[in-house]
Amino acid sequence: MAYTIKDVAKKANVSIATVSRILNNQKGYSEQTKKKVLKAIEELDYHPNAIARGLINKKTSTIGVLFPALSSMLATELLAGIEKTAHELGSSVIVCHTESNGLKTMKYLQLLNEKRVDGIIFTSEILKEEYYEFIQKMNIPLVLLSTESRAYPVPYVKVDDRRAAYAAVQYLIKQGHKRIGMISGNDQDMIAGKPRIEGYLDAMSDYGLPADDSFIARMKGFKFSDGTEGLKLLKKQLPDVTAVFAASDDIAVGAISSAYRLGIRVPDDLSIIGYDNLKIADMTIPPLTSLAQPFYEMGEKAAQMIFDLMDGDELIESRIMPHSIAERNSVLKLGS
Amino acid sequence: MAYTIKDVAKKANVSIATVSRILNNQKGYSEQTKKKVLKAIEELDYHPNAIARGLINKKTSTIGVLFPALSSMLATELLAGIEKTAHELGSSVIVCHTESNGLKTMKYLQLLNEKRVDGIIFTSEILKEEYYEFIQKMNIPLVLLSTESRAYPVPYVKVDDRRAAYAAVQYLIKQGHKRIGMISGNDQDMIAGKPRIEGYLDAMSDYGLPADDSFIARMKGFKFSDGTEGLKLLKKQLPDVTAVFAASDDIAVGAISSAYRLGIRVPDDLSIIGYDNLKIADMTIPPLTSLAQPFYEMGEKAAQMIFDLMDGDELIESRIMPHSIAERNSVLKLGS
DNA sequence: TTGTACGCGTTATCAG
DNA sequence: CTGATAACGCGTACAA
Repeated sequence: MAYTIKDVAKKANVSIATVSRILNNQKGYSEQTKKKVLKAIEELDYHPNAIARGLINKKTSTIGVLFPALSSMLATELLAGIEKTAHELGSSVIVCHTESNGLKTMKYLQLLNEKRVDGIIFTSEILKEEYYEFIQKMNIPLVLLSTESRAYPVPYVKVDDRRAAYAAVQYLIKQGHKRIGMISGNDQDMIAGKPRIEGYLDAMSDYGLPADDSFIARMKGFKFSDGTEGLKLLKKQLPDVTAVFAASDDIAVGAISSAYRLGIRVPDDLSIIGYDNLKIADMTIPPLTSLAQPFYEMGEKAAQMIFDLMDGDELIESRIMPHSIAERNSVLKLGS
Repeated sequence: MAYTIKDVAKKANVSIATVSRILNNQKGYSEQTKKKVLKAIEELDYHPNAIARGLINKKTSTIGVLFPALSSMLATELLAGIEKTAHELGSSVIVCHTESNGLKTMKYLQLLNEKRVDGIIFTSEILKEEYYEFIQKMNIPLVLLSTESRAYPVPYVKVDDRRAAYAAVQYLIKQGHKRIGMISGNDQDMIAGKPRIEGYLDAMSDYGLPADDSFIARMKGFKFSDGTEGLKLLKKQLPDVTAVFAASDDIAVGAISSAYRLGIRVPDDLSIIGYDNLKIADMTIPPLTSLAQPFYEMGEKAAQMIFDLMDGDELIESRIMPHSIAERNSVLKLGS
């Protein structure tokens, strides 16, 4: 059995109160006794019990993070950022894999509640009413990451997808492209789907370029297979397309792969720009130009916000993170 | 403030003991009172405090997992498997990102100790003496995942790298290749480095094929850049190579990329087989044939073992997980 | 400067 | 079947 504060007290011939004081470096003891106690702690190899501490302090130094999918590069970059900041600030993070499943999500929320986590980061998904209500009752800080809520006043950290998409398309336009198509993810997705389509449309419209329904291949998801299918579809709908904006890197990579099979050279025959700038963007042939989301930093920021909220900073503002273009070689500059 | 068992007891006009019994569905109460209590619980929306429970039960239903790198597909597949099983068995998982840093690792171990986690899964790295000793003192189950220890009797879950490498090379041989090179990771790495080289050498030797130093490009790591550099090096050392065994998928992808730039066609001019079978293997051009490690299942198994150990199963045996070949299109079958 | 004693929310051991 | 009550390990008024 592990030693307790009592054992230390006994060994050092002091009361547990004194030991506690020294442990939490408060004041109220002589250097003398401090040394005595420290020595006892050392000798016993005593380590305070965070559980007992949590019970009395009503603070567990643990936060919960919910992911719809764990094994995606995106999630892990976020997680890495969260974990780093949390650890720096003395907290641990419990990961929860919801699979976008309502029941599972509620189960996790129950769990996190019983474990009395200090805060929750909810990522990459719509915050349903049920979730929100429950977390409200838990009465702990909540931050949305890589998602946002129109329905509830919850601070979030994300890029402005509409503007980011606009920027990506604008980049294509500035390279001289005019017939620009898009392979979009699920257009019912109000977070990552619709805004990116709107951004695309905004840009095309602003620059006086045509873009009707035949310019967009609306897929069901944001995966590699959506990219392979998407490109075929788009090519059928818009044979003279010279550049495509893919709503995710996975889609973009799928498109590149599909293009290769179709004998379409990238970027010579067709330019492609991705979205997310995952590690994979560096590994494709050609390396993929992509709209970069700063996932790691977003994770850091979200964790930071949780702690600010815990510290009572009443009104934390949401944070729109800056996007940028990671320029590589999948987009051809067209001569005028 | 959240309600406590006391509030429930009061509301239901029973003692906290009775409430506790019902909560933990033990016996010793009438259906009558059970209903009363359940109603009170419902009305108050009471949720037991896992911290208080942990204090008295000496069980936190939490395990800690240490990763040297979080944002790698490999780690996240492992994590996903661990998380799934842990959750099924009623536990949460705390992730720790050590960055292969001794000090950070010890700090995390301290933390996990203070948090009184029920067990620890240590992944993808050498278990140093310092770590082992500390965890020994913690006196909780420890399982090694995707690594093993020669120095200490700790159960592990991993594939047999030497045999797996052998299998990969054998596959190449069976496709008719004879001039087979290898791009290896760090040969000082006793877990993922050396055994794979040995497996390669074993296979070449068993089939009477030549394989001296010029057949191996020994790189520093297992990354994409090691693959790009590795291929160039190998091509210089062994100009007539027809197939290469890459010690990781990242290396393999780098090699493919490098080959492309060098005007070497894969698989027509050069066959490449990877190692790990990450998601990325599906996305390359051509899709990468790779030696598959069942990461997700390995994570599941490791978690399972932790719980078996917690349940007192004294001697848990290590588990060598089966590898396989994920056949895609990066290896050419040579005519006899 | 130091020690006593109570409480944090549970579970478990006794009596009744 | 039920209810006090003592732990669990620690922090902290309060007293000394």
